Amino acid sequence: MTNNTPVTLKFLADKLKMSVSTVSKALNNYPTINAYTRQRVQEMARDFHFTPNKSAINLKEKRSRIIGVILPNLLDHFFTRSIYGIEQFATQNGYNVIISQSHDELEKEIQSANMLLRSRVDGLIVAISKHTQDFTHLNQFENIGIPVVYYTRNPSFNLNCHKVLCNTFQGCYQATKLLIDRGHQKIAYLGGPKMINFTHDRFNGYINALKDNEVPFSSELVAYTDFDKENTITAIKNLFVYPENKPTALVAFKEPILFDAIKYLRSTKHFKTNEVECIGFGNTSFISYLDSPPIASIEENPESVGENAISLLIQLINKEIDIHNYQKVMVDCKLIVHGLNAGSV
Amino acid sequence: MTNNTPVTLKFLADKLKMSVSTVSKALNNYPTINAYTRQRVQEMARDFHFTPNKSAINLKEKRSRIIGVILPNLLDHFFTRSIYGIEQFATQNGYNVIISQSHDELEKEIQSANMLLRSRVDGLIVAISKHTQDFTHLNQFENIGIPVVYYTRNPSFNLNCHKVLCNTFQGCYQATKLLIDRGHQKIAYLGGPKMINFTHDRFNGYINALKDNEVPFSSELVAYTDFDKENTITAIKNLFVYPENKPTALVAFKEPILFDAIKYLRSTKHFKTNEVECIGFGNTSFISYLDSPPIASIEENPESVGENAISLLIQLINKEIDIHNYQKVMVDCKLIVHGLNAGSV
DNA sequence: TTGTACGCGTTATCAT
DNA sequence: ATGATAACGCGTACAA
Repeated sequence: MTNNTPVTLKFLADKLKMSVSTVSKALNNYPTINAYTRQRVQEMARDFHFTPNKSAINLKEKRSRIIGVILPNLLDHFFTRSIYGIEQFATQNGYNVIISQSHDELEKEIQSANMLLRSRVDGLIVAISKHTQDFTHLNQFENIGIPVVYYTRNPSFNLNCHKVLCNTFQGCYQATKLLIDRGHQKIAYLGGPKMINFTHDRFNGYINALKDNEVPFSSELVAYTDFDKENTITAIKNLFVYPENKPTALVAFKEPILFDAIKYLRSTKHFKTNEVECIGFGNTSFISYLDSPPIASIEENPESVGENAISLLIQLINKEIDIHNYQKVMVDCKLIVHGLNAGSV
Repeated sequence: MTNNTPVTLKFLADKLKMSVSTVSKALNNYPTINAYTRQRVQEMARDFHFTPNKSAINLKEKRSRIIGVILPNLLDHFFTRSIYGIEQFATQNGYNVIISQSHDELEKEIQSANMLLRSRVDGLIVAISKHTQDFTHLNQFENIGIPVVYYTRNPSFNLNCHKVLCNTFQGCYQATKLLIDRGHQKIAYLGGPKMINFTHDRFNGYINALKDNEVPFSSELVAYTDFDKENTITAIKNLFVYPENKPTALVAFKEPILFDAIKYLRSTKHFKTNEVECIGFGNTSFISYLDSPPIASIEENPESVGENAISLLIQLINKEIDIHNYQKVMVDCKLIVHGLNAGSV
């Protein structure tokens, strides 16, 4: 049956003919409360399914025990995996998590930020949209003392902030190095959207691996795309347009994009002779189902990135780290080499 | 610079030498407020980045404008796509969404439910965990007048509840029918976890399509698995163990499972002659990268399921539908036929 | 050991 | 047109 009168402390107090404060203290196991009274109160609370009203508590305690998370997209496994790390650690520390998607749109990101600000989250973790260059909507938080940790997407234009990032430099370096070690000299690089926070570090990893191993760099071997399939194909076409400079290997900034690239290359027979060895960022479980899989994946350890972000955030909330003592945490990638049975080149 | 005193109505009122209620009314565009006063207040509010405290408003208004969503897993694209539908519609109607994962564990589901109850969400949308048979943690909501809509996972043991479900019966029927129309007589059925809310309807769709088209049913052609790869392979082995009764087609309850099945079948040469045509639930974008793809996919329209769930929920919140007038909404599946170029069998 | 009184930030009712 | 006051549900300092 639906009971209309809400079960509040006052409601219980009336039932028990006690004061509200006694009920409150009994439920919170205050030592000064008589054991018998406490028991009676707790039984009554259970019987009536008393549930403390979080809004009232937030108002009183001036904190919500809620962590806000803004990220571009839940369809990207990187982010859903990172949430796993965030949730684990948050729950362990008595925090709940509100997730909000920006769909990589600045306007949605601003809305999400304002919503979370009104909700007075105790801290914010954010992977900025690809269009975010102005940070006023996010700076609001720090202005009123709510710590913000930027993760995954590097807010290059925002110097004074806490960051937790994948070490994509190192990941891309290792991938390129592996290809070099396997004898490749013409290694193409397929980068992401030309925003500095996407491709800069990866590209540097690529370049440095080439340099350190004395493999000549050619700008003809570099192309950029976004998450759109058509653009990927155009980019790939450009990479393979010079017969005398045809790549024998490829590093791509994200696996779904790489799959489009591979599919296209196969349609043009490049793979029929295993001509191109590929590596991308991601390590999708899906790879095991492919007939021409990448030879390796750059695992970005999203769970660990999430965990580092929330761990830092909670230290900031607890003032174990001063909010203006800006931290930068890098989480290493791990190169996962898949079955190299083909032994191609 | 970090400003320590929180910007509240009182703070603004003091600055402006006005009363709190005037400030409140000015910010909410009360018609009785003088235009000039209103302007002064709003400017001051903007200058100090006043942000209303949602906890205080919730407490006052006895509602949170938050919808809670409990679902098993964000790694499953069905659910992340359904969230898209939920978010869209929720935002349009002035609601925010809190998502909580149960990881298909009852204990986590109970924790999530309690958290959302404390947060006094205005409504709950839930896809129950595969272990949920007792509903007390969810019934709590209706007991205090908060409507609950069950979606995707059918709570068979809970008769009096609002449901929004995929019409998997129809989806599975159509898939089976397509295979029959393509000449198959030995169509295997690979079902999901043997919980009634997973496979019952699908299996009935399969059976009914066979019956309606006078294709004989054989229990040797039915096997069950869960989301574990080993179990899937065992199940598939059992289906193909009788040489005289070997399936030429397969309907599977979920695509990732189907991919494992296909991979195994290919390893045993069953696909070398295109012996088995497959269909699964899901319609993953990934299919386009497979060399031996399913011939069709049963698209469950998760966005539409999500939209129907929240649309119903908001009607319940607004009391346009009585909370005890239990609704059941079925969302049809759509059979997506992929390139049938192979023309096998 | 228990009760009284106040305040958290906001809105709404009733005076002025 | 504006202000004073009460109320939402809870926790706590202080009084009894």
